[in-house]
Amino acid sequence: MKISSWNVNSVRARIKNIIEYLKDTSPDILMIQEIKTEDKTFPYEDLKNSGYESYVYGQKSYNGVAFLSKKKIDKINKSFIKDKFNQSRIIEANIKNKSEEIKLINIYVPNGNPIETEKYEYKKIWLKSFIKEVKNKLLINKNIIIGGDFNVIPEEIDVYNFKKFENDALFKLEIRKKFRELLNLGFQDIYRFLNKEKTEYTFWDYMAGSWQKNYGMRIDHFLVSNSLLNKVKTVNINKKPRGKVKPSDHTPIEIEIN
DNA sequence: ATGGCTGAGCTACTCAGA
Repeated sequence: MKISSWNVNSVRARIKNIIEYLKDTSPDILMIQEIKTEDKTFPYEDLKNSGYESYVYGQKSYNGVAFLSKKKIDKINKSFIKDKFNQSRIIEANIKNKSEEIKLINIYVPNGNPIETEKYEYKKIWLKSFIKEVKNKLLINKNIIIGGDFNVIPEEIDVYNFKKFENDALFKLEIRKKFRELLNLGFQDIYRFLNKEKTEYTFWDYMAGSWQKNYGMRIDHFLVSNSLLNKVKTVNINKKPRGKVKPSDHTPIEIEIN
């Protein structure tokens, strides 16, 4: 079974690239983030024509997450975090891999920049709530895969120049500690688990030729619960979509599980 | 040190992104 995750930076602006990606790689499930549209304006039909059912938690202009799936998926939940901000950042589903039930959580973590603003505070509170909820979910089902745009650079190796990012909301030590706290519940950052030394990125800024210069960062991740580690066959960062015309600034991360 | 690019909503420009 192939599962991919991609921050598409607007599902409507990206629909052509998304359809090409689905044709090229044929994932069973594609988790997308930053769809930047409401449910009612989501391009369900285009994706249906490519063989995918859409499960959408949209929002006008900002945020928004969705599952695109070849097969029907169960127990869709859009109320993972309840707060006054009401941002569409998490959608979860149950999937069946052979006879095993896996909880799949698709997230778009707040960016948090600039620091010293309420945006940064929100990121910290959001992560705290998220960790607490995941802890509860593990008690019900230990098989969990969390994928998405975490807006966290886990380690120095994961960004082109870590010195530049020490006071950035993506790399500040207290944010990376939150990420480790999540891992310590019983997950592995599966890309790093299977590639101990490799430097690859999932995001390159649109500005100042970052893509051409490979000034990128690894902020899109799959966290796989320890119970599922031996089922993961491959993990791959697919750079092809980032090099296309009218690309998203992120590129997909893909996993294959037995 | 700064700005640079893109998308949404809307039609002038701001907000947000990372």
